[in-house]
Amino acid sequence: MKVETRKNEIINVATKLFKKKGYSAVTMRDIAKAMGIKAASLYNHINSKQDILTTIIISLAEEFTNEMNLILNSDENSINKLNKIITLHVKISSNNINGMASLNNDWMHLEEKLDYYLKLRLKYEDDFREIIKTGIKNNEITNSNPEITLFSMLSTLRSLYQWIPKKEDINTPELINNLSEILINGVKN
Amino acid sequence: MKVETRKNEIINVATKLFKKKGYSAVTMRDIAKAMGIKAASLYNHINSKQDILTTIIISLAEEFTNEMNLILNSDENSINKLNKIITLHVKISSNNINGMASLNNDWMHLEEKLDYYLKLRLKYEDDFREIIKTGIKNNEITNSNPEITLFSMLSTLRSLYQWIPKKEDINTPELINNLSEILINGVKN
DNA sequence: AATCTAAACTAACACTTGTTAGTTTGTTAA
DNA sequence: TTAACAAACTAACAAGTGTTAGTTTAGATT
Repeated sequence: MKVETRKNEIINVATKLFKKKGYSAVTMRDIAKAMGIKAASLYNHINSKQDILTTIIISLAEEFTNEMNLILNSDENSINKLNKIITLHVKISSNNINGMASLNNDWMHLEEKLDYYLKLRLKYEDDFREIIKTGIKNNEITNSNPEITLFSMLSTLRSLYQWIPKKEDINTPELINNLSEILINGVKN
Repeated sequence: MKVETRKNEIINVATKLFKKKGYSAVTMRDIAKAMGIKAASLYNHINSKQDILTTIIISLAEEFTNEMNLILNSDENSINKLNKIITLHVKISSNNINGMASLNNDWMHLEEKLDYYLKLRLKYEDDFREIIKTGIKNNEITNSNPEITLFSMLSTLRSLYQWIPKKEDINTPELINNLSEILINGVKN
């Protein structure tokens, strides 16, 4: 299913460059040079620069949305749901290190699809918040400000793409365990 | 001491635009328009676009560096040092919401000062890591992977600038307390 | 009245930007 | 052999880029 078409190659190269310098600082000539071709040749395969960004971001956003729905409908307590969310972020981030950078840093450069993206993100945060609130109600989760709990977890999970590539010595299950330990149980002995 | 010179006005306006769209996507004509003047007029006050970015980022990075030195040399246990770091981030982020966006997202567009910035950041992370390791040695801090503990705390603290402006109903001391509670003690009841 | 100065202006520069049009090349299918 | 196609090319475009040079304006200082 994951055929390496020329179009996919271009998107992958672009994604890597977007991570390094950000969408606005990357030119079509940069992408072409990294492919070993001329800028005009890119347009045999892609429609526009904006289209590349949209493809990268929307596919990731929809993946998060779909998985969050599964977690919401799963028959687990709140702590286990949080652990599933941690796993979800580690998995998607590991498999899309470069794309996650665009999702986090360049979503504001979306044009036609900006509203759709914002809708998905808002829904994701609402679902996450509801899990925390339910956990507090059920005495599973500390009764601090749920907004700050949400923010703290989400900040860490959204930054994973920056750290995973630097720590190649740590494997996925270990990362999930450690993250779960720290986010859920805290730092103090 | 904080005189509102024309130069400072320009830097403030630029900082706000940089937060919204990123350094590369903001043009000198954007900044000029927001000031109600022509782009060429900006150059009566500033040397270059690059100079604006450098001013924003380096002053913040040096502020973090200086405060970290005070914390390192303070006579406190490790948990209290972590709390001081949390306070530091909340304070600087609150007072420089827009600048913190550039520090986090546009540091790679620094030119001459890039190496200097990277040196400061590396030192900051090393100092932070040492505090965590000492805390583990003294049995104050959970013996998980210190790299993940560092990453988790730093991710949350570096994202503060995104959340503080949305939560105007929460005051600084309350934010510090809640953050400290969640980061140090975790989420679980 | 003459001078200085801060801060704006117009006009232009050399270069870069995303993108289009039309063409060429080499490989595969009929 | 011929036709079709994927994928590259050259050339060019209109608009936008950061920045410089030189000038004008108006208020403050001598």
